[in-house]
Amino acid sequence: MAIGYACLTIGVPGTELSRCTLKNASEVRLRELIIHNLTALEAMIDYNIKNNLMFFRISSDIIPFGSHPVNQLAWWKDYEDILYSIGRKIRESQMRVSMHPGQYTVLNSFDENVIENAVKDLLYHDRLLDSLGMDSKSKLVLHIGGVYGDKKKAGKEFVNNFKKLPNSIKNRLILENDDKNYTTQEVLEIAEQTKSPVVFDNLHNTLNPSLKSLDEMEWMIECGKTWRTEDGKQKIHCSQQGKGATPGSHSNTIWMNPFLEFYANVPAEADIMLEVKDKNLSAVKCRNTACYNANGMELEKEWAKYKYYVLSRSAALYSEIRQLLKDKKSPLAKEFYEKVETAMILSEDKGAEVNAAEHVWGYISKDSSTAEKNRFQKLISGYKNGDNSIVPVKKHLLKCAAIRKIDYLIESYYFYL
DNA sequence: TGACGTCAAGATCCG
DNA sequence: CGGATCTTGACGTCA
Repeated sequence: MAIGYACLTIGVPGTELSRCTLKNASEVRLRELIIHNLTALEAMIDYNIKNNLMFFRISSDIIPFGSHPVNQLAWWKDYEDILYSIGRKIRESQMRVSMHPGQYTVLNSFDENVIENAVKDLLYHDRLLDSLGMDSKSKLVLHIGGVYGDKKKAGKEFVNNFKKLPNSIKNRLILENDDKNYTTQEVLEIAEQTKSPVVFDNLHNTLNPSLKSLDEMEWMIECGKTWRTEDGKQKIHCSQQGKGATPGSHSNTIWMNPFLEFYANVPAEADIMLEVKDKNLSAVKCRNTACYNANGMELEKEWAKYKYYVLSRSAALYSEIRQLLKDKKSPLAKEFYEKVETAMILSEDKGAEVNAAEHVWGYISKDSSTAEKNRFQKLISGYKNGDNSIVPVKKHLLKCAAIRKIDYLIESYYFYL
């Protein structure tokens, strides 16, 4: 059982991905981007190892235009060594990685060109995993695709096109229920014909329920039966509906208590991929509360990253959590994260924001230049009287912290939440 | 024709 | 001119 996150790492310098538009995709630019993104990927892998996050989805954007004719580079050869050394870290740590071509990779289209592009895109993803030296337990998640007015027929088209794929892709593909078209039940029927494992997605299953009425646990068991030894552990997607957002959009964080209820029904062996905006933050939180009760030392590490964020929401909560962590013998991971989540749902409090900003500024002010001082004062008073939001204040503080290489501040979630 | 989703690039605006 | 903020891009389907 591992809990993972997708594509991006928050609050870790050096993990930012870059890209370009089609018209700027020169060979030189593409090479720069590939080097940059592989370096970022390695930083994400390092972070995962250091933080014992052993399940991870690699972003499709690592190789820009990876399946587009504008990119004619033999990147898998030119960057073989970097790819291999990243892959070695993944294997030696026994991390499981996967990829997920997006909603625009449609294998069952009635348009020949779209199918052709989908196959190219699958080849790109497969090749990246191969280049890292991953085996077929490193999966490619795919949706069935469009309906085109006749779902049965479109499902058959998917199976037909699947059969034409190279074996290495067939062995990697796993099929996921989606939020609008193909239900868990329908995906299971298609997967039976392609002999593919099925990924259960809880939010999609809620938004687009099957005809047959099974509960979440029963569907997860049904999907579990499609996973063979050579596929590795069953994979499950977990996300929560963003409050006040359009149906299907992901929440800012995985709320702990609903997650724990969901987790109780997840088959013991399954790996859970979280789809959530705060990425690694939720993965750590869910791991620390669901898989085991994190000890005081681990919570102190988390607190170091959350503290200025919490302070920026509420000084009272800040004090409460500090008090909570003083008693390190009793189990308190859930209480800790419950309070952090309380901070997240508070509405903006200008007094608290100013207090936190000034607190952070305290680490910088001692050796700050006049220009830095003036800018901080200007932005803070601008925030107080409504000329600007807190965002530029935080940006300025982060910049000052980065210049001084104050890791303790740079890694604070205060700047990223 | 635009919404959908993603998130950095690119463009524009502002002092 | 630098920095903040707003808009575009690239993909395919569906209303």
